[in-house]
Amino acid sequence: MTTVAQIEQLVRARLGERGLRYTPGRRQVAVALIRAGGPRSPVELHREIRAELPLSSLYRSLAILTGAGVLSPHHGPGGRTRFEMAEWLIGHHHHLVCVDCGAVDDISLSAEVESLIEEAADRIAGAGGYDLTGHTLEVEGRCRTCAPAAADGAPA
Amino acid sequence: MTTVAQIEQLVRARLGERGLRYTPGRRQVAVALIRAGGPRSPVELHREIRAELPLSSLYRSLAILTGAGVLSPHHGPGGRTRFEMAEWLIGHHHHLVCVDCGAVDDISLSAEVESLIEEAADRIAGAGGYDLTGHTLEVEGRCRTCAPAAADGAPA
DNA sequence: TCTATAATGATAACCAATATCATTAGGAGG
DNA sequence: CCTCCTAATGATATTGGTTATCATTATAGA
Repeated sequence: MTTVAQIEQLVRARLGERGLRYTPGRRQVAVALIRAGGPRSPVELHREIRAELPLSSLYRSLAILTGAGVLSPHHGPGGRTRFEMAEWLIGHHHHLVCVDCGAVDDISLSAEVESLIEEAADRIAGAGGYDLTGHTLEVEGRCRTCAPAAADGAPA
Repeated sequence: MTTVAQIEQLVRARLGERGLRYTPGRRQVAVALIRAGGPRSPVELHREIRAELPLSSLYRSLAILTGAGVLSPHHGPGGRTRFEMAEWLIGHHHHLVCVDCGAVDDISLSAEVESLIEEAADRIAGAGGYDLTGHTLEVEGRCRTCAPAAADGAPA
């Protein structure tokens, strides 16, 4: 199992390659996201990080880390973007998403299903003329908090 | 194969159930989306629809139709939301997404892969305490337009 | 230590999306 | 056909997440 410190080392190296520094502010963001079990929004991170990290700096850190390939963005309801560590740092995974509030948890698939999906993604990207970068299965539903507040759906 | 008129009939019925009307403005939106091969943003739709449909009305039509379960939202880069006909109207499918510009095409999987994913989604939602509403495989890559403009990625 | 460059933080600007509100249109009943 | 009630429209103002600006501070390298 990979430790937080090991991942941080990779992040620091990656930033170094690009003439970027692994500063305390960026470190707070990275550590919080390494510890998180799924994508987090800027506001969620701001709450989570006790320190007085200004929102403007937080947003910039997220942009810098994303540009360096350290973070991956995840776009959810309400125009909110959530960020998580890129897969080369924390491993391949998928998402369980609440269609109402946008909460996201990381999930994994069996090797069998995973390899079938991988093949399919390869074929599909090629056919569409896309340069494949990855794939995610988004399992969509309503979380325990949002489920009671909803009523209508689609008929069979 | 389902025709545009048949889908429109279902939309009209659905709206009627809720005391909502299938007006010319809403019809323009619906028809444009039925004809589209994937999710479309409000601005894209506005361009596509020749008529002088004001953006405020367009946005409201999208909200109404989404609330009625006729449309499904898809959240992409840049805080842009794209809409498409709900699956009960145009069938289950997946998405090929450009991670840069957010363009989306509809794609399909083999019945074999599809059923395996369905099982997995069921199991995962249950384990997470989620009320399952669906699932989408997002095949991510860079489209022909965006691919040339990019350089870096993640090392193996 | 000195210097060049990156990073920070406060603030202003941006833009997709939503809310407001007065006006217009449409369906049901008389 | 007329009236009434409610839905829909369209112009406009507002919200809220995000990005840009810019002067100041901190850091790595010479």
